[in-house]
Amino acid sequence: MDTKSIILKTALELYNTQGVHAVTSRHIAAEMGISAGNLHYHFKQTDEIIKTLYEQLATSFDTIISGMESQESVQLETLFESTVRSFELVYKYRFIFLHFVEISMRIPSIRKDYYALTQRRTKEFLSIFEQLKTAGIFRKDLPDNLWESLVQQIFIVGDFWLSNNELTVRLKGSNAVKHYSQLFIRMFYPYLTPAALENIPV
Amino acid sequence: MDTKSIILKTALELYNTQGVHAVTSRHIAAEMGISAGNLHYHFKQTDEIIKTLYEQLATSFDTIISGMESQESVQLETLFESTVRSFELVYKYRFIFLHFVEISMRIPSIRKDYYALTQRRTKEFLSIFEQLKTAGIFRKDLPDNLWESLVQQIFIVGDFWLSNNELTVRLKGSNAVKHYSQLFIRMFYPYLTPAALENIPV
DNA sequence: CCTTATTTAGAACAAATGTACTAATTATTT
DNA sequence: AAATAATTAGTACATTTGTTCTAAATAAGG
Repeated sequence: MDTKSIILKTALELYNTQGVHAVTSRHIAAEMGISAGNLHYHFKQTDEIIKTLYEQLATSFDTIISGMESQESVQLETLFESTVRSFELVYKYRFIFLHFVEISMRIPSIRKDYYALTQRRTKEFLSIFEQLKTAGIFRKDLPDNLWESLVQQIFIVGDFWLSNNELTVRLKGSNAVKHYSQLFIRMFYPYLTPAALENIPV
Repeated sequence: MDTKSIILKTALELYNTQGVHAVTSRHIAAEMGISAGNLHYHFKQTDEIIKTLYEQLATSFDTIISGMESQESVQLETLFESTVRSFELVYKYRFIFLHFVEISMRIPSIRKDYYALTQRRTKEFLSIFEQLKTAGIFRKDLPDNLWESLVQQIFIVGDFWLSNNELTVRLKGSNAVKHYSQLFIRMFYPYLTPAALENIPV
């Protein structure tokens, strides 16, 4: 593995465990056993490391989204599977979500990019909701704007469950992913038709 | 107003507009037109300013909670009114919520205190849910653990709606409060009985 | 009015940080 | 093998930050 990749890997590890504010280019270099000068040869600005890590995350997210879109008919299972994969991704790049506002202030292009990603995800979810309504899985007796609100609600939970975890129970690794992805999935339950509810273990 | 109060007021203003990471004790002193030495006479550690501001927030939150508890019977309106007041409070101390994880890492006592506050709020909400179920406003056909999940979900949205706002639409002031408190309130809609739904404008 | 306590300004310090620069070493190309 | 390019270590610098210290100014108490 080349130096640049090791820098990214080490930085991700350190950012995740110590937080963005506590990790400097010197720390990353020291952890790898290279000089700070060398690190800055590969990344002129320290922020470029964060930016690159964010881009890795965004790319992986898009893969999940297009994976869902490629399905001919979306089942509830598809939605749940994608959720778990998304949550694993969030955990992998958890420092970004734990310090999202800070990072977006430090590197404005990240906020811009994230906003665009949000737009894509919104469309995707609304389309899935429609499919599940016609499939008799989601309720049809609720007004349209409630579904739009639901999308925003699930984005907030999807982006900040880790922050909540950090401030409260502090579950680790797959325990955190399991607990919070279930919490996320349960947001859909009251939107299910009685028939669909019967087939789901709560 | 004494110097200590002005420091707190100025710090809140600066933290809210520039973010915790960008504001130093020197900035606060400069903004007030006093010396950094003077500021450190009143707050030996800069973190004490943040800690004090957090305590102000926590106290105000407890006032809202006990205000709800004092009601003989909780109506949906009571819940909604408290929501709006909570959201206004979050906006007033927005720097805390926008940088919650950072702050809790910097000042561990804040995390501890917040966790305790969360416990109190959880009890409060579960009790309200029970009352609203017996009043025929909330559905009775849903399993218990779904209500516990709902409490966690509304905490995440209640604590991080501002972060979502910052990363996306960036509504300001009362516009943000209005939009997101409505978003919050709508989380309860699919839990309402058909009868209760009819009396609510969506 | 005199003494004491409080408050304030300003200088000073040590530590940390991002980054630039230089020179040496290593790899690649011709 | 020679020349060129890429990579690396180490040093240096300017800036910032939290904090401490000293001395002056102001307020309070007797």
